This record gives sequence, structure tokens and C-alpha cells, in this order.
Amino acid sequence: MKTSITINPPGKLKIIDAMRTLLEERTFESLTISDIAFTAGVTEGLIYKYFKDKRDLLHHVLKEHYDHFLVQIERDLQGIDGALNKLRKIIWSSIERYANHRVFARIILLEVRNSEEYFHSEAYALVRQFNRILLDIIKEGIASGEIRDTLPPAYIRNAIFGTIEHSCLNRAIFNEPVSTNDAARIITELLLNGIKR
Amino acid sequence: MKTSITINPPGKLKIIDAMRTLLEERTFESLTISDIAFTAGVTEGLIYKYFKDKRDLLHHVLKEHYDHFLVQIERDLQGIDGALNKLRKIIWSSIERYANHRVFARIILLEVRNSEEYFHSEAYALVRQFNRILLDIIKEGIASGEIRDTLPPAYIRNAIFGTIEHSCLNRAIFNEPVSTNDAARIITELLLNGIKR
DNA sequence: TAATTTGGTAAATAATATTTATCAATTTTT
DNA sequence: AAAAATTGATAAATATTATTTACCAAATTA
Repeated sequence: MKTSITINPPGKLKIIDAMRTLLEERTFESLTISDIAFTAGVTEGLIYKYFKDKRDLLHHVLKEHYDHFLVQIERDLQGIDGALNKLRKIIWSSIERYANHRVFARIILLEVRNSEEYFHSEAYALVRQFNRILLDIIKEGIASGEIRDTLPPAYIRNAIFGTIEHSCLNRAIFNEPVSTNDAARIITELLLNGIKR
Repeated sequence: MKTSITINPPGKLKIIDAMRTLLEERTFESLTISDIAFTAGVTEGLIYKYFKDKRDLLHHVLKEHYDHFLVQIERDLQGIDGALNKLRKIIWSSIERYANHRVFARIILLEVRNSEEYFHSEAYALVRQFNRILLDIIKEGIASGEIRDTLPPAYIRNAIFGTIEHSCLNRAIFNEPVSTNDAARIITELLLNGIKR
């Protein structure tokens, strides 16, 4: 019996924490290594002991956020029956995440997709995992007859993610408030039944 | 009789052109001032004569692209009757833009939204203009009874933009091909009638 | 207890962005 | 038509930021 929990050294934790704190108020690009080191209370060199560069640190912060998100999603889906009900839940949970975890929303919606390294990061692997979960639910829905079989699953997934993300953009960028329940209700209704009268 | 065309000096044009060319292959962040100056065949200092910094140059390139896009959109909408028909056309035109103008797609989808200055740029003013055009069409559709009046127009707009953008992300990022006609047909069908059977 | 690893610092160096001084060619003013 | 001012551009200096290196003390392992 042996746990595989690797305890992180305090300096590393302080660096990760500083990054999170700074991203609350400022854009990734505007943060200097010196800013991060100062906020963390460590020397600049230490950052390079634990991370390849500033971006690698960003990806690490995103990975931690996404880990929590996926745990919550798995839990949220427990005991839910039917593809459409699962979809409803996923829409609600995703909006809730973006609305209540602004740093998470900003990183994933605004900060990472512009670099090649992101697509080789652990964080992106988690994003793909979530993608697969959603795609499987969509396929389940098509198989069960709940979802139309004339639309390619990948497009349905793009519509769901795209609509959610775009609806949370103003929250991420301008800090505009989002009512999770209202947004989830409207977006679900819109995606399920369309905009045509 | 006097035209207000301000002719740009050759150096400025070369700089803008170099930026466009470099963005074809590389991410904005990876471009140095020295890269841009070398590709343009000018000295680094000249870039600061015409642009505040690298990002200002990026916004200028986007503005030029968006100018063309808006001209095309206005032309595409000429003579089209009915809100849903206009929506169909806008969906098709937007996808066509993203699919056939990859630098444009990459700038707007991946590179600009992470900086505060973007939201004060001329380029963003054009984006908002397009937003208003779409919103007006949606309101027209609601008024005419073509579009359901139970969904807030802003959410409908977010769904349209979000779905289009997400569906073009892989094209922008990984250079995956997009069939404009297929994508437009599927996305239109999905948004108009929903995913539920 | 000697050797090694770990967590960390401080300072040097490298890469990049930005500013400044300068200049020749053109345009405007008188 | 000459003097003054502006324009388009350069080259080099400077400032900022990222990154590497050499080193050290405490803790752990052999």
C-alpha cells in the first residue's frame, strides 16, 4: 500500500498560485516573468526550474483547472438517463464553470489557442477527452432516436461548444455577469429546437 | 473635386504585407520585430514610425481584412428578401471567408481577443458593426414571425457566430479543409431546426 | 558521515522591443 | 528660386524581458 501523491515543493505552488492570481486581473501577455516571481515571492530563476517557460506555466494552470472541471462533469453525469438529459446537464455545467471560474474561462477561451505548444500539452489532452465524452453522448442520442440522424455529430458538438463559448465571451473579456440558469435554459432550448418558428 | 485617398508610403505597405505573409505560417507571438522588418526589407525602427507596436500592426492587418469582408457581406445581402434568407447568406459568407482566408480566420479567432487594446481598435469597431447587422436581421425575423420570439436576439447571434467559429477552428489551427457549401448547409439546418428529432 | 539530491538564490547573458539621432529627398513657403 | 519644413527612411543606442549558469544550504540517502 503506497500512495503516488507527489507533494509539490512550496516554491512551485507559490508560482502556480501567483499565475492564477495575476490572471484574475491581467492578460497573459502583459505578465512578465519578473511580475510572476515577485508575486510568488521567489526568484525568477526558480520559475525555469519547474516550467519550461511562461506558457508552460500557463498550460499547467489550465490543466489543474480542467482536472477539477472533468471531475465535476463526471459527477454531474452520474445517474442521468438519456442523451438529451446528459446534454442538458453538460450545457449547464459548462456555463457554470465559465461563469464562476473566470480565470479558467479566460485561459481556455482567450489565451492558449494561439500557440502550437498548447496542442501538445496535457491540458489539451483533457480538452480532447471532454470532446470525446460529448461526442459519445451525441452518438448515443442519435442511436436512441433522441437526436436527428441527418446532422454529423462533429457539427452538433461544434454548435454546442461554440454557442456556449460565445455566450460566455463577454463574461470572460468584460467581466459581464452571466446568469447560469437563464443562459443554460435559453441555449438548451435554442440548440434543441432551433431558432425558426 | 478632390479624392481623399491617402497613398501609403512603400515602406508601410511592405511592413503590412510582411505581417500578412508571416502569419500564413507562424503564430503572432512567434514573430519578432526583426522577423517582420527583415521580411519587409526595411529596418526595425520604421515599424515604429507607422505602428505603435507589433500588436497595433496586427490590428491594422485585421482591419484591412475586415473592410473587405464587410464590403462583400453588404454586396451578398443585396436583393435578398426575408430574415431567414439573409441569415442563410450570412452563414455561407462567413464560412467562406474563414475557409478561404486563413490569415483572417487565425487573426480574429486566435490572435486578437487576448489583448485589451484590440477592443479599442478600429478592427473591433468593424466587428461590432457586423454584430449589429446580424442582430438587426434577427430582430427583423422575430418581427416578421420567421424566427421564434421566445429566444433573446443576443443569444441567437451568439449561437450563429459561435457555431460558425467553432466549426472553422480546425481549419484555422490545423489547416484542415472545410467545404464551404457542406458546412453552410449543415450549420444552417442545425441552427434553424435544432438537433432534436 | 560522506555523497547525493532537492529547493532555492543571485548574477550573468541572450534575445527582443523601443527610442533616439541623423540624413537625403521631396514638398511647401516666402 | 532659395530657404524652411516635412517625409520616408536608416543605423545605432538603450531599455526591457527572458533565459541560463554557477553556486549554496538543507535534507535525504548510501
